[in-house]
Amino acid sequence: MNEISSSEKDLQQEHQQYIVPLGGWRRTHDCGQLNASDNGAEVCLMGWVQFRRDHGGLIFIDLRDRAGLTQTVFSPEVAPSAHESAHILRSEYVLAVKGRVRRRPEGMANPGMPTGEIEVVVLEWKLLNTSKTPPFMVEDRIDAAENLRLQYRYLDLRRPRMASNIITRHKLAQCTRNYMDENGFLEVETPFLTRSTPEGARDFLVPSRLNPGEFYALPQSPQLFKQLLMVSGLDRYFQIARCFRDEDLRADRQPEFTQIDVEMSFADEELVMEMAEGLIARIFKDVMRKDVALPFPRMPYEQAMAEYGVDKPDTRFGLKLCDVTEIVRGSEFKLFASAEMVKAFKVPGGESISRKDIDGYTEFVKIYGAQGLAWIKIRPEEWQSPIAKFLSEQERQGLAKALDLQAGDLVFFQAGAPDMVNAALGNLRVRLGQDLGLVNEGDYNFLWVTDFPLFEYDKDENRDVACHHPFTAARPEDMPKLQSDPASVKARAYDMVLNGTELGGGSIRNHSADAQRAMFAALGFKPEEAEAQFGFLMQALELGAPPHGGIAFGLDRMAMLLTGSNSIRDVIAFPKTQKATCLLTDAPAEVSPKQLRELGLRLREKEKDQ
RNA sequence: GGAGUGGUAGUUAAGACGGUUAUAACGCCGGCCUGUCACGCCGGAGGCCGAGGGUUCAAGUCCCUUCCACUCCGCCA
Repeated sequence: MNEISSSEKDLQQEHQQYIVPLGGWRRTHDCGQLNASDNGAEVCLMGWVQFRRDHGGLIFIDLRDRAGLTQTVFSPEVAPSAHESAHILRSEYVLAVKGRVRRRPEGMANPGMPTGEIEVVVLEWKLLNTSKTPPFMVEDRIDAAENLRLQYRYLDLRRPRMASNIITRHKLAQCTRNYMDENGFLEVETPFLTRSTPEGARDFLVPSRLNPGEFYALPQSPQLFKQLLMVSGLDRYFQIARCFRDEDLRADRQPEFTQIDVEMSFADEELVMEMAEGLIARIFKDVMRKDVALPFPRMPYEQAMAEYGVDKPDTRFGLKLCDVTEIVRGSEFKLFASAEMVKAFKVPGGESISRKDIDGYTEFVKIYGAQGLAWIKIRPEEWQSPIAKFLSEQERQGLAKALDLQAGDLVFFQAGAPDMVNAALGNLRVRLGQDLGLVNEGDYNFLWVTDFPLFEYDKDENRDVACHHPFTAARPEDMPKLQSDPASVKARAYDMVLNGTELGGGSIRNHSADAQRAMFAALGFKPEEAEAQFGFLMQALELGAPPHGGIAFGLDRMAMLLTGSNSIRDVIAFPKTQKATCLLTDAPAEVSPKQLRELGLRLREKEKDQ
């Protein structure tokens, strides 16, 4: 091993003697833009060596930059000295070439390459830097392990796919800025160092050196500040805002993420939604060149939960859920008889789904707390099912009618607590939609989910918590029920959903201090607690707050959708691992005793100190 | 906090039934090659099988512990 690495090191080091300064050279083009119309032009390109094809005589180097690839040719006939020295070139060496664009000879064009009609005949070139052999090849088709990619993220980002993701993300942000600016929104920065608030996700805390024992929190969102900006009379605000939440990660969740954060004064739901739809349509037009039909359809939360089992329905396919609780109440099948809720959905023609697949789906729903998965195959002559023998004729007729059953259908059932039933069937429905190819990949089904409840019950805390956040206004007609019947109170909130993914959500806020106080009371805050935590907000609301509301979009998730990525990490330049570490910089890391002392912090004694 | 998948040359994977010297492809190094474009041909180097412990005459393979990455549940107003 020493031999190879030392000889490789020697080779690369030996080549370093050929490195020269730019010496005033400037690029005339990038590596993705030349075509047949540039034939004959003298150009200067700079980039990285993608492939070297050394024919002994001719040498072909594909030069790469973020824009693409251009084939360069080193020819002993055209430029003998340039050709002679080109033998040292290796993958990922950085070079500058000056040369002449020419059409490739007849039959030599590469139609698979945007620049495939031409090549650049090198007249003169400079080695700008060498490179060790990279730990993985800089190509889209290389499937390197994610930890390697993260450790060498700068190499990963050289891959065309990743570079294109970052470019798309930039376009998304830029297009947002243009649209917001055209519509009178001001981009305002809000603090990263702010105060911890009790509701919501876990905060990242920052110790204060000047105030020992006290902590800032990084913002989970700029919510309070943007409301204060409305009280300021700045009227329309937006920010492409970094947000922080110290919760566990997922494929679509990072501890720091970016929101397109928007707030508008003198606005009601309709105005905010109209503006938001305009933004999304603009983004799809500019970034995807796709027209989006406006306005988006709307669906009340209750309908979403009833028919799809989730609050972000994917409406690209059917398989809607059906509540059959009453039909099977008192059934001989004990699991159904006494269940709080029984729901079902049918898979048309699903009779051909194998027992093995059904077993797989049974395992799948157990993730969501289901004990099992009941099913029935509707055959012309009989109902084939482990539970068929328990079903009375009346129950069968009831089910057949409610689900409109035909021969060849397959029905899945789930019985139990509503949360579990909806989660299990709602997610199974999505899974089947994928497995059965019911999703047309070109479809973009936008949807507003509206009429959310204002509260949801938190079992652990044994109290109501805000469904959206505690500054969301209740529907005016529900205000009297805040104390008496909180479960029935609807929020002036709305979520934008695309193909089963929540793109964003928002609400109209309480702009009257009294309404906000009533909200805090309903959430179980004592007046003095509310005052201590949010006194500054209530005071602001008492000093001429206009009616206002807003919305926030997940920019990372949107970038994911626009680029067809499976993970949010693929649209973030430097993401964290699932344990929230950075493999590139090795953050987080221990700090010196001096730093801790200055912050007035002492770490718990480690037990391994022996 | 919990469930699952994976970790073997630089990379991606095969080997899993315990038994000679651990395979392959790509990459890397050397040689040949004037129309390639994932160039081609010939030759070569490269391994503590994630780490630690155990069982055994013998462990990449079996057992235990642990670390790392990923997916999911909980959590994420």
